Amino acid sequence: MTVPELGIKITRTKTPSIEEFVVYFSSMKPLFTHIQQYCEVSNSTLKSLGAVLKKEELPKGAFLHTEGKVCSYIYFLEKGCLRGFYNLDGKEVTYWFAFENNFVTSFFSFITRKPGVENIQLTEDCTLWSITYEDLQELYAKHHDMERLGRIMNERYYVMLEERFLSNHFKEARERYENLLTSAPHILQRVPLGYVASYLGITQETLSRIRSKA
Amino acid sequence: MTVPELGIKITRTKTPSIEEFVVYFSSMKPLFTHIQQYCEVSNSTLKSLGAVLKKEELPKGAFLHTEGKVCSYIYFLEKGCLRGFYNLDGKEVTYWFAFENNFVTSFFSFITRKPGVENIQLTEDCTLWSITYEDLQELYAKHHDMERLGRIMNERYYVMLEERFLSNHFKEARERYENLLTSAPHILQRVPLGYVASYLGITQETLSRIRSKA
DNA sequence: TCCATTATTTGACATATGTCAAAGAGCGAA
DNA sequence: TTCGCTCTTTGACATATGTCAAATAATGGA
Repeated sequence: MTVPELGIKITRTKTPSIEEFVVYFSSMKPLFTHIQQYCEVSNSTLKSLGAVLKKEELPKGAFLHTEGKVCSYIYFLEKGCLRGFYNLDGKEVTYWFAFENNFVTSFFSFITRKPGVENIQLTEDCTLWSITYEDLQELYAKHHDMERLGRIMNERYYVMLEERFLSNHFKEARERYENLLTSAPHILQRVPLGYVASYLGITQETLSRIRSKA
Repeated sequence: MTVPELGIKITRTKTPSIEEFVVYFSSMKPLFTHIQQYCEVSNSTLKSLGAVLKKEELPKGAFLHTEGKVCSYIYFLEKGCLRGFYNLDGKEVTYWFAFENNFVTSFFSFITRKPGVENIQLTEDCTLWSITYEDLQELYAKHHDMERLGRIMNERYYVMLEERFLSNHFKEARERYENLLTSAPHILQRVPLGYVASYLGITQETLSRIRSKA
């Protein structure tokens, strides 16, 4: 048996492989594949996960979360691009972006179960997979390997945030921009310069001047 | 039976309580008590944890970790105070402190298993509990509730880092200092001002001027 | 195509913070 | 106490970055 859409040939065995499971959850393949890079997750856990995932296709400009609310969803971003920002003195301050294969939520609010100041808005049309806070807690409780995945993803995201913290804290604007150019040039091609400026912690005018004197 | 040191009265039952376990691991009580605030951990897990914990009492000035090495330990700081710093252009840049009841490690190195640029140095005499990376992984693998504890602690520390990131990124030096004064005044009483300045991302001179114009 | 809107650049100037040097304060050891 | 060290403050000046305003460039819809 072959699944044309995926180009996967299926052979029935007692313990179904990850490839076989994607027959049932074929559209979740990008997510499942991504997960398995970090931690081995059993088929039964993937099955439970697949049962509570909800696919969402939203247009550019839509909001995943707005300030003042408790965030009850975490998302896997399969396709597209979005930003987290908050309002400061009437200005929108963008402080992170997410692209393909990123997990996305208003982290503070999702973890602490309190309302925050963050907004999450799509900067491109997106394909997302959502899971509720409650469903995630249930998966954590039922499946040790899901808990492990959560632990490992939290570690990864912590390390990334720490690197960014150090960069912003102790390097000059020009250096931060040049680091971004080499480490994540795709950001500059996909989002307006004004967003990138506040991501780098500087004004749009300063970023413009840095670019012109490059 | 009563343990005078702890003031705990013991009654033998089939399933020993946390109070009974502290008879065997009495000196680990601060750590166990702290842990239970975040997540319920079974006695059998605490027992496994206690079996691999090692108590360390080190003097002010000692190093827990130095740059260029892979960090293989995570510590629970029961008493004392220490700092994380790295060398930048011949200057020491302190970027975090830890006090009583904090978990401490060179996070980047501990997680990624790569050498980093971080140094960890005691700024007071300290009482610590150490556990190796390998022992921790084993505990994670054997005990779902230990994995859960790891997942939850990672979440907490992520949220704290995010708050600090936002504060440093988008607020002025004076405001950051004033926030520190209200949220963590103990820092200023326990570490030299020069350390606090680099923690706030400013020079010692600037911090001194902020204080004089308060 | 042209227009309206948004995104980006440029200019003039203000200000926060850094740098370097030196003076003053605090504090422990002999 | 006095000495020698470290910690903290102060001064003079340099520089990075912000602010506000305006000009220019890019973009998408009618």
